[in-house]
Parts: sequence; structure tokens; C-alpha cells
Amino acid sequence: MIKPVRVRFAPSPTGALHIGGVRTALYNFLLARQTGGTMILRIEDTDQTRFVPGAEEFIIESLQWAGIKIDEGQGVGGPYAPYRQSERKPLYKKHVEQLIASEKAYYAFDTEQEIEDMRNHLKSVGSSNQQYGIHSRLQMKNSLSLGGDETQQLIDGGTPYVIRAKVEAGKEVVVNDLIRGTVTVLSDTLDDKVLMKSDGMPTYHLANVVDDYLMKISHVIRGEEWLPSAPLHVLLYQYFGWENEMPQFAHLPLLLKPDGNGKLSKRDADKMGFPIFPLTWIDPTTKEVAVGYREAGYLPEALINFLAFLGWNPGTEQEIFSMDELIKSFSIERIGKAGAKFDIQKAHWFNQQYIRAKSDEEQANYLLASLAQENILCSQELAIKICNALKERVTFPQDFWLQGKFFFVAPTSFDQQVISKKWNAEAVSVLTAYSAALNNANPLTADIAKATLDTVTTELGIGTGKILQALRTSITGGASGPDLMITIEILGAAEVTKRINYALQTIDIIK
RNA sequence: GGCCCGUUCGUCUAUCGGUUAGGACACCAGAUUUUCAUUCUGGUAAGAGGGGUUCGACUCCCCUACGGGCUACCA
Repeated sequence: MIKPVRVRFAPSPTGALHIGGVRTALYNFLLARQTGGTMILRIEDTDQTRFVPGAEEFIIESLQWAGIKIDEGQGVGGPYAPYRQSERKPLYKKHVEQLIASEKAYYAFDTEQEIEDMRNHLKSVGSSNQQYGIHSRLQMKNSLSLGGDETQQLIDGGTPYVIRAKVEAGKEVVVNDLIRGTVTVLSDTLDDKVLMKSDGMPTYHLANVVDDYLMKISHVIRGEEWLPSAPLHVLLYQYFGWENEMPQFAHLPLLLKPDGNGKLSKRDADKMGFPIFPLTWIDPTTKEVAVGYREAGYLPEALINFLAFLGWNPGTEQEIFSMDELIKSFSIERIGKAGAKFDIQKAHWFNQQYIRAKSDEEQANYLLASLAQENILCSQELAIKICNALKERVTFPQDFWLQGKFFFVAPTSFDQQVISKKWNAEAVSVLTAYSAALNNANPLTADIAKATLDTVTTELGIGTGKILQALRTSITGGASGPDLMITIEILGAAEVTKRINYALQTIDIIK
């Protein structure tokens, strides 16, 4: 019998969700959707010292924005609630006691200092293995070295303790990874990881294995940084007697810095000027604001498409994939093994593709939204016209406003380069005549604007090309922009003549 | 240091023993656009190094180099 697919995204609320986390969640989600399985959100908040208020809400909102729907778990509920690990404490206690009873785990009373001393000692004698484990545990203060009576006395006396896994010596531990194949590790190189901390909270390793088992998780898809501890997890499944229910593992390649080497970090993103978080995040302690992908103008479908291709590809030459197409094409087998450097240029390209593919109305809404912020009124009809003129030149929604500002606000300054190079007697004579000629043109279409200009230049015997830059600048203030004749049509004769006349007066004065 | 993972154009990647090593982003050039952008056409550019295995290796094996991850009572 094939187990139904149940995957989980299990972030810890220690800060804002990172863009790499979004990709991990995405891959989990794609597998779930493709197989008709279940996508679960579990909050791994077992480190009470690192809890950050608002982080959990941020995670949930981020996934929502990205279109990654949670079927079960924190925020939506489900048959295995609670989905916040801090609320599952008794479960871990019960299970770790089972491990103690079967002698797969033990109590340890060592202080931080004692552990450090042990490491330093082993280092000084040249030992390559300085771990708390097979080779050192009998020299430490734990229930293995102390014996049952003394252990009980210490516990009863209130001595703080942790519970550690008792890793068996001389065993080959095999992790079968869907991406990396078989990874074999000798148990002697593993350490006796802490399973339960002295505050009674489980560590990641315990909580993860217990919850994945209890929640009937079929696939553990997570970052490669977990690969080194996967053997311990395999061992825990064995110790619990859950080998047959063990999920399949898939350790994802990491997202790397764009330049140089190393894991992608917030620092890199800040340095290179791109977001690292899906949504804007205000650090609750430093109040530092980190602009998110959403606020920077990235479309969720573009970001998802971009992210999906960082480490995965469909094997065809198609690059633009909707979420539904990703769901159909996704496969774990086609995930690469090597880390992927994060190249924001490609994200820009995806965003541009998606913006262009939007309907007239949607594009107009982007512009209208910006205009509303500026308190500028504009009909949808006009907004569509302007967006049509601009659509081939935008990457982000706000570009419609940024690049089309002159449609609403007459220029008060003019491009210096154009003025110094193209603003001459010929230009002035054409603009003067053109402005006058336009006065009679009603209605003014792009064709009429063009014909009128041709007539003027022909009469004056001046090539149109020589004065076009000057004309554009007088109307828009800039040196480049959408088709000038369409721009003139949108602006209308009255506005255009007003602007040309203003430029003629102002620029002459400047000169 | 130890353990583990990885290594094809600048970047993301295709290739699952036989290809002129393909595509995309970026970049460069030309054409179109009387601007810029768009669009179109073309171009520069890659199998880390060394050994094997094989009739034949980017592809399989080994070594080296390089890169990365982990090495917490953090996840």
C-alpha cells in the first residue's frame, strides 16, 4: 500500500521567513498538490529564547501571498493539532521516556563548563573527535557513568539535566535521500545529541521525528543544512521502532549569495539591493525595516516561477510556468544537487513577463493605485490608454506611474543633455510653429499630430529627426519615453501647446 | 580539525557513454523603432585538474583541488 503524501513545512518563528524558506515550502506544496496529498504547516517554536513576536503571523501571511495554500496545521487546524510544538510538550516527554526505558537515551548533568573542558582536553591530546558521544560519554556526568541510584538522587535533588540520545557504536547508518541517493555514515562519528533540554523542551531532532511520525508525514523535504543530522533522525526512527513508518527524505540544495560564496543572507540582499523576505518586515527590537518582495513590486506568480527554477527544471525549454503548470510538471527527481546562486536579474525578467501578460484592466489598476496615493484622479479609460503606451517598458507595477508621471504632472525642468545638444534655433522655430498649428487640431489623434508636425517641418525645411528630442523634452521633460505622437494624443492639444510654450519661455530664459 | 554534500557558459540549467555540448538571464553587435524601451537576427562564453574503466567519456570509478553545509541545552 502506498502511503498518502503528507508533507510539512516546519519553520521556526525566530524571525521573518526567508526567501529560501519560501522555496522549501513551495516544493513541499507542489508535491502535495501533484499527488492529491496534504500540505501541513507546523511551527517549530521549541527555542523559547529565540521567539520573535509576529514571526508566525508573518510566515502564514507570506505563504498566503505566495499562493502556497496550507491544508492542515497552524492557522487552519486539523486532526493532529496542536501544530505548534511548544503546545505539544507532553508528547515529547512521553516519547523520550520511552527511549530512556529502552536504554536508547540517557540523562546528562554536565554543566556547560564541564563539556567545554572535555572538548578542550580531547583537542589537546589530538583527538579528531571532540564530541560528547561514544568515545567520551563514560567520562562525563550522566546516568551511564553514574548509575541508577546516583542519577535518581540528582534528579530528585533538582539538578538540571538534559536527555541525550545514546548512539550505538560501530553501525553504518544509511540515509536514503531522494535527491542525493544513499548517504552512509558511521555511527561513531555521530554525537549523543541533546534530545530534551533542561527546560523540558525538546530539541529540533526529537520534536521533528516525533511529530513527523505522529502526523504521518510521508516526505521530509527540507534544506541541505539538515543532511548532517539526518543520520541521527534515522537512528531515532529505529530506536522508536518506527522504521517502517519513516518518511522519505529529500534535502534541497541551498540558495547561495549572488557573488562570492556562502549561504544567501539578509546582508547580501541588502548589499545588492534586493529583498530577502517575501513581505516587508519590521524587526520588533531594532525597528529596522526590510522591504519585502510584495512591496517592492514583485508579482507572487513571478516570484514563484523564479524560485521554482532555482534548483529545479522541467527538462523542457519552457520557462514560464503558472502554479498549476508547476504542479503538473514538478518532480523531486529533477531537483538538482548543487546550490544555486541567487540572481535577481532573472527575477526581474520573470516579473516583466508576468506584468506584460496582465490584462489592460489589471495594468490600469496598478497605475490607478499609484495615482490614488498621489491623490490624482484618472478614469480607467485613460489609465488603460497610458498603460498601453507604457506596457513594453515596465518591470514593476509602480513603473507605470514612475515612467508615466509626466502624463499627469507637467515638467518644470528639462533634460540637460537634450537642451545643450538639441535646443537650438531650428528647434525653437519648429516648436513655436508646431504649438501654433496644434491649436487648431481638434480632435488631436496621433496621426494628426504626426501629420501636423510633418507639415511644419516641411514648411520650415528642417528634418523632423533633428528636433524630435527637443520636442519630447518640452512635453515630457525627459529624453526618452513612449511613442511621442501617442503621448501627444493622450495629453491633448491644449496641454501640449501649453507645455511647449512653457518650455519655449523657460528654456530661453535659462539659456 | 572532523563528518557530510557538491563542481557544465558570468548566472540558472539541459545532457541520464557516441551531440557542431542545447536553452534562458545578463552582456555585445546588427536590423526595426526619426528617442529610449520593445521586437527580430546574430555573437562572445562552459564540462576544476589528474588518473583509470571503455572502441568511445561531461556522463561510471578513484585521487587531488576548490566550494558549500554541519560540528549548540538554535532551528
